[in-house]
Amino acid sequence: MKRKITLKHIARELEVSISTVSKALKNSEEISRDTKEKIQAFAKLYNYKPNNIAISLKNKRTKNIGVIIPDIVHYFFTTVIRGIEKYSNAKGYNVIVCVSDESFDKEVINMELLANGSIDGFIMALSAETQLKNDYNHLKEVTEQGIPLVLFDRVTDEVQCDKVIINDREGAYFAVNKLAKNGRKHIALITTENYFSVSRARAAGYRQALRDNGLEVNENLVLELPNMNVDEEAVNDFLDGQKIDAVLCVNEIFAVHSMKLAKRKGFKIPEDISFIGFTDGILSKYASPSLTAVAQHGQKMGEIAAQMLIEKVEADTDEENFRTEILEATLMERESTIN
Amino acid sequence: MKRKITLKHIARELEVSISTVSKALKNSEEISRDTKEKIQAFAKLYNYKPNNIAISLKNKRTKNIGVIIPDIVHYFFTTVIRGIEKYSNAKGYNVIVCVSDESFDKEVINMELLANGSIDGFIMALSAETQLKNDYNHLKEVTEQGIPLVLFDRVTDEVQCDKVIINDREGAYFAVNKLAKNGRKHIALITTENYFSVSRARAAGYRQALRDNGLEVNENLVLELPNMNVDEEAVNDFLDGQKIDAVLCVNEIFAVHSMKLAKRKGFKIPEDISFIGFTDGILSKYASPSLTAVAQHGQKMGEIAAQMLIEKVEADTDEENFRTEILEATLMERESTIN
DNA sequence: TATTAACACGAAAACGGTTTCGTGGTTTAA
DNA sequence: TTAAACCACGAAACCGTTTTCGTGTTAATA
Repeated sequence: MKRKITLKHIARELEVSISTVSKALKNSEEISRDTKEKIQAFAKLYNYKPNNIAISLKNKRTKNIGVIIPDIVHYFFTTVIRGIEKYSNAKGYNVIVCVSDESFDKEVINMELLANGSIDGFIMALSAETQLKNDYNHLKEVTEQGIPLVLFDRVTDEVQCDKVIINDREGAYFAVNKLAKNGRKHIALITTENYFSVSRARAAGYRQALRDNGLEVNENLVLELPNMNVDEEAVNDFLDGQKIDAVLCVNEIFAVHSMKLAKRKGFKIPEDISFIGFTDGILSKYASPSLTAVAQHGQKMGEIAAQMLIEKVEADTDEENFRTEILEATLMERESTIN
Repeated sequence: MKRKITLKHIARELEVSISTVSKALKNSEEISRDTKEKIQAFAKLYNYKPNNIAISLKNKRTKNIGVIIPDIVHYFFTTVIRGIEKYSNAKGYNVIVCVSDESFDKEVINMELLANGSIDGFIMALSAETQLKNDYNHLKEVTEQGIPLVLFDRVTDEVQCDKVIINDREGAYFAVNKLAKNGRKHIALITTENYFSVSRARAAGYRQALRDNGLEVNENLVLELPNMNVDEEAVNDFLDGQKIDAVLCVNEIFAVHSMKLAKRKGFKIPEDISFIGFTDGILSKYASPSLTAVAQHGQKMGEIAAQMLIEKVEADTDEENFRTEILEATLMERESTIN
């Protein structure tokens, strides 16, 4: 087993000082050509690579970015991570991923752990429980320590920091608008409980579009599904309970799942009933019929988040100018709506 | 902005030495009750937390695990990460995720970067290109340096290390066996190019099951789709080219996609043609008809990989006893086959 | 009373780098 | 010939911990 070689080893072997080795490897002008060549050759031969930890300690910079997301088995979040990875790696940063599992406590623990020197900054989406509790002290503490933070998708006004979101309101608005233009009169919304910032925004867009198209806002046409999973009975009752000829869902699982239930009831899609989901992901693409969806541009979002973060990390100023980047939601039309 | 406090700050403030502070915070017997209480109270008040980087440098242990996967936007890999995260966090480890993007070079770069002190061990699945090139020197270098390595799913015999895989051969065998027992005579296989270890194993299981059921192995019934994406024309031609009444696919995208093409051609599923995929993921569950699939137990795999790795990381011995854990593949039956 | 043990703490080295400053020896200019 | 300038390198501090090994003071023992 060949252990990793250090400056000290090289110095001892070549009978020079550690400082000389360090400078030689950085091609410092201070060191003579002969000595540099000798040292560089030796280092190359023994495949010397500086120890990241030591450099981090010295520089007080780790070149690591901490990412905390509610769930990793979720298409949208993985596309965001891909974007973060892509941009960060190009800038020489590594990504430490932590999963809060929608739990407030895990979010806090993970943040505190990483905040003690492991990372240069955070990118995160709030857990469900955090949004429900509306407690953001862990975020505030981190920003007060001067650690840059970028929030994406699931954000809050309570914390002053950079943010990246899509225009959820507008996305929902476009979707409902399209359904209305197709002549749909009974447009339903299947959503989560309303403590999610994104769900509230989407519901607002939904209502606005109805009004702007002269359709009445009927609260019976809104179904709230608790804790992110589809209660089949509730959806069945919902579909039976009234005339519905179009459904907007706040995520693709809700959409694909309820579309399937509708099919099972004998509805023809899109003729009898149209469906639109959020998160233009893999499910939307491969569903049958394939699902029209509001694209959330996760990868783009990740890239922008990473860019904003690294900018702050590498800035020498401490001025507090925070911005919120709003990406345009776009509609990806497929078979589940009439085009 | 309140900067993070260090031992030195506490020491200066309380007019004791750094060593005393360090010991007091560890509740050392060496320090008097009075002094300890004073120091601990002060530390608590100012929310002192030791700097991870400094501890890592001292201990030569980072409590970080490096995970390198080919792609993060892929259900199976995310479930593995979830498993790794779960086990690792419980043991106090963080997970650094790097994506090789199926590229040999990126895999090498990521490994080298992390190997310089950033992590205590690696968990990885080989990139497509690495398997194609059959070049594993970067892995060997890492293990020679004494850094523990666990390979999962996409493994190789060329490297001596711990491994976790599922019984791909048997999974395919079970699947084809079931199709044969259902009376299918013309069972096709849609697979990737054969440099993937998993694809080879699955193809072997497929052939064995055919033979054991008295069916002839017909190479015309095997379709190789290059570079992981579905060429619709190729699949259409394949389905038209001969009588096929069942298809085994080596992943769920192939399965769901070709099932959709078959449906479009007017095939009734599962009556006219049955489908079975690998990777019992979200697509399989929500497809219509829902897809019978060979479950790969990604989360379990991740947990085991993490367990094996941490065991090696925390072992003080350097003895080289490597094992390969083989998980049983199980068949998840759904609507795309007759049960 | 002299010796020893126990106690409570500090100095310093170590982890592996970077960087500032100092210095001995040579070269150049006066 | 002497002073100044320059070259090439080393010593040491520093980043924030942990840990070993003293050491001065007090208490217990002979």
